[in-house]
Amino acid sequence: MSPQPNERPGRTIRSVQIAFNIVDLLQEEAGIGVTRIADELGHSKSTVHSHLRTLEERRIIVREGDGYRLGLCFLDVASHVRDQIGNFDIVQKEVDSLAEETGEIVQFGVEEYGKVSYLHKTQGENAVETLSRVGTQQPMYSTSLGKTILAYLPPERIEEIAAAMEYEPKTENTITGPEELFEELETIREQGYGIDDEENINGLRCVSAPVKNDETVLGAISITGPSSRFTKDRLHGELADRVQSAANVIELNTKFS
Amino acid sequence: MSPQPNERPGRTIRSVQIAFNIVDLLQEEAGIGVTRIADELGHSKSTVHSHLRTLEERRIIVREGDGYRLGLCFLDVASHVRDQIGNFDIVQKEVDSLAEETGEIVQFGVEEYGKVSYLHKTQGENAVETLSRVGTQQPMYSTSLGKTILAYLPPERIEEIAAAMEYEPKTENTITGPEELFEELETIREQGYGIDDEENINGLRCVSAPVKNDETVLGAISITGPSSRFTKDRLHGELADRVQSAANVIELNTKFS
DNA sequence: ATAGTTGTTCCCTCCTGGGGAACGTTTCTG
DNA sequence: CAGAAACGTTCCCCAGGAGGGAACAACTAT
Repeated sequence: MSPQPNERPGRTIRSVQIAFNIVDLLQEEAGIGVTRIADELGHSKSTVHSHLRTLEERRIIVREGDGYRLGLCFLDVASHVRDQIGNFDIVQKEVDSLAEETGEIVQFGVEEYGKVSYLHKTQGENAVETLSRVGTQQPMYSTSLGKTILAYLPPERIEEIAAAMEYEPKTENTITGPEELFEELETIREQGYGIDDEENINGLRCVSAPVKNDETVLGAISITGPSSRFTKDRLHGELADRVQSAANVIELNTKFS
Repeated sequence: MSPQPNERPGRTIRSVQIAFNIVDLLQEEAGIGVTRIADELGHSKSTVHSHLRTLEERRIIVREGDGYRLGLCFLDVASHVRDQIGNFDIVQKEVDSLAEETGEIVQFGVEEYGKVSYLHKTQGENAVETLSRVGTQQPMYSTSLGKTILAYLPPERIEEIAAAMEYEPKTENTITGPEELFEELETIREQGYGIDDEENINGLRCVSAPVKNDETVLGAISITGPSSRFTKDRLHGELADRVQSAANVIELNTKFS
């Protein structure tokens, strides 16, 4: 828990914190029971017990064997969340078809709390395996998705996010400071797409295009692949075109919803 | 809130309940604020306020415009949940390929709290549109997925679920009572697959096959389509074969995990 | 300008939720 | 097989935390 600068004070409710600590714990490690949870969180067994009862009654968790796991209701919540962001069906369709056409990894991401979250991901036929998966968060400065979204956010929001940013060099190409970042954002705005030249993971390059609704960015769509197949020419040419037109299709379809 | 017979007493924590009521509400209707939530749940604004603070600090909800929506962390939770159930990648791959082969709707479901929850769904090329979506719950007696899973659960669990069942006729073919249900389960066990002959939705038929791990059912996979294309012959022949072999593939791949 | 709306903050009070310990039950283990 | 260890469950107590009311501040709209 690093001290977040952007957290407002105000009162916070302890039992709710505990409840979500339990959920978090069960997310990481399913099948554990009262004692284990109590130890892990530093609470008494009785406390944990009544929390588990509450969560179980709500069907947020499920007893399985001896231990608990998170309930399937989260799948439902997740699909609602996706729909709240935008028209997820369209996004999914477009991402899938771009993945099929190109055979590579195609992702759609949005900004939240100064990070990029992947809403959808599809691995094409020849796609390299990567660890990122739906729901994961990545920094904005080291990914093409992140930089591209950032480039089109309102200036004050860019400032806000940039101010809270901690630059951690992931590779030797990673952007390491604000000046470099702002320059990059300018470039992205000029060319209409962003690239990641092995800035997040060695050997991988990406191109992304923003998906806007009127003047606000909803998110961005990207193609990722190995540098061997993703030459700079191809990145800036064919591939940039493809993500941009995919982004366009999504934009057109979300306009009327 | 109908009185659930299977809920054990034990102490339950009020503030946690409230917190999840808020989450539920935001799931149904995003973008509402303090006052609205307070009205809806019958709490004071100050109470709701501190809850929102807590949830926001945890990044479970996000302020957007004036109002809140659920955070993207739920996507992450959902993907963890899916992985906890079984090897989701395999399931997804198999469902997708079966959907592509047949062009119809293919789904994978598991049992939880006496209902079927859909873990994954893919619409093939010619698939009819249905409303069911991932995370949704359906009764077990009126769906082929439900009946098939039920058939292979341990006898005591079958009893338990059957005892709590309330038969609501969805169409004129819906199973309406335990005798009929148990007969059907026996048939399913004999033939190794289950069908739904317009029992849940008029005009739709399904076939499902169980996915087992040793002797325990993990879930079931099903194909759904319009009765016009899904003749009884095809259901019991070609289509039954296809779901069964898909189920087999999943079984073989999950054996070693 | 003003009335109505929203979100926020302050307090007070009661009751709720957390902790300790004791109790049943199951699982090791020697 | 008996004793011990570990687990989940229950009971009770009491402090402090959570919910509510009301006042305040910031907007919006008329």
